[in-house]
Amino acid sequence: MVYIGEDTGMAPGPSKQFDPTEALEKAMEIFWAKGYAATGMAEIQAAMGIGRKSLYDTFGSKRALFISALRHYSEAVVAQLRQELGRAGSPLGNVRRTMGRIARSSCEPGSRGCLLGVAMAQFRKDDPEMAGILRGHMKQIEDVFHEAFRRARQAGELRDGVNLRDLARLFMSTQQGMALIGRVSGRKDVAVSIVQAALTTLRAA
Amino acid sequence: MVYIGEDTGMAPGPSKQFDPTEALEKAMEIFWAKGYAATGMAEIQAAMGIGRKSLYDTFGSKRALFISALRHYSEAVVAQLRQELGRAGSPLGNVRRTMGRIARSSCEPGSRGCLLGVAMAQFRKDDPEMAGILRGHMKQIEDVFHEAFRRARQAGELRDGVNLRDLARLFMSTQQGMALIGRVSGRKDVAVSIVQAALTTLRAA
DNA sequence: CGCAACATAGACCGAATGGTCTAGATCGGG
DNA sequence: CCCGATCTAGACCATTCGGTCTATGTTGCG
Repeated sequence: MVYIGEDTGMAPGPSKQFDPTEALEKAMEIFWAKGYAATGMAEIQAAMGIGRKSLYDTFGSKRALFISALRHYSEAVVAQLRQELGRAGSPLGNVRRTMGRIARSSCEPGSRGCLLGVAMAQFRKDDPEMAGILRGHMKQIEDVFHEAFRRARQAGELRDGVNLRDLARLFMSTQQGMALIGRVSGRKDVAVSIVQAALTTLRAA
Repeated sequence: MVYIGEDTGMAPGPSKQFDPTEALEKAMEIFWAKGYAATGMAEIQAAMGIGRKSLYDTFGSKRALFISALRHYSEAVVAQLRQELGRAGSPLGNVRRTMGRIARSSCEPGSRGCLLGVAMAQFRKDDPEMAGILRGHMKQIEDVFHEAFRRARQAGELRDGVNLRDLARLFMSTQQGMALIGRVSGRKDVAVSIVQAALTTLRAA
């Protein structure tokens, strides 16, 4: 067993003998592929390679672990999106490139879609805590798109009449739809079609 | 073993003492709300109000029951979509009205989204049978939209340059995305935004 | 009637669930 | 060097899972 002493900056107590972040990512990947209810803690424990007690001491419960995985996932996705959409050059060019990347990855053979979408399909408003968490994550994605469109307008790439909030929400929804479809379909032409059509909302500068 | 929905071609025979279609719809509603793995057969049995043996004799297994529910759902959705989009008058008007209806229903308090989307989030390509079934259902929805856009072009409501297949796929994806988001968000403005932006792809201009 | 097919309630099964707990090895710091 | 904390391995718990089966009641028809 390899002990990775990751310095989290805080570490008031003795450092753990395994890396909680690595363990969380293992859990995230399984939830991502199979969903919440279909995933067993035994399977997660095996993938983490740690003891049962350590698992529960560190993450609390299955539900708490899932919520942690969700946040970890969301942070990574939002960070990547922000980075891609924030590059120098044409803001709309960034949007086009990012949507192309999402379309491409959505229909890869082992594609698992988007964990947020997977989660939305297993919880509902009648679970207010989970619904709130998911709404928050979706809003972040929407906001990153919105920021990109704001820059696009400033750069003169979008007409004044275009509603930037509407656009951001369409692209957020489209990303979710594509990711979902990609879980069961590897057809690249479908994903390309969707992006192609969505991008026509950006023409007529 | 004869599952409901199979036409054996034989005489009706002794009628069952419960309505298999009603029972199937009960199961469908629970799967729809909670997903596949999170739903227990005991719960389904209770909702159906029939005996355990009748349940298994009629539907075979949990998985077979889910597939039957999926087909039943898809047939209903496709039929409604075809009816709405096939009305007399402006084809694009029909599309706009239908998308508005979907947006409205997607953010109702008890909204469960779309069962096909819920299913896509719990199965993947590594389950080829289920993936194939879901791809087939999605294709039907896409085709109904495509047919509507074909009529719209014939009516001169769409330019010749517009790719009708791309449009159909975007609308199919948008419907999935909205339904998914509506499970956890009741915000009408978000749904309206998404539809509003998607509809701008139809500007004749 | 009497038979066959259908229905029901519910006992029962092995396996798996999420979660707890003990035992013992291993570690770092005072 | 020993204490306390943390680790792993795995026994253990009550519950639930999907699915089968028995026993019994009901129904329609020849």
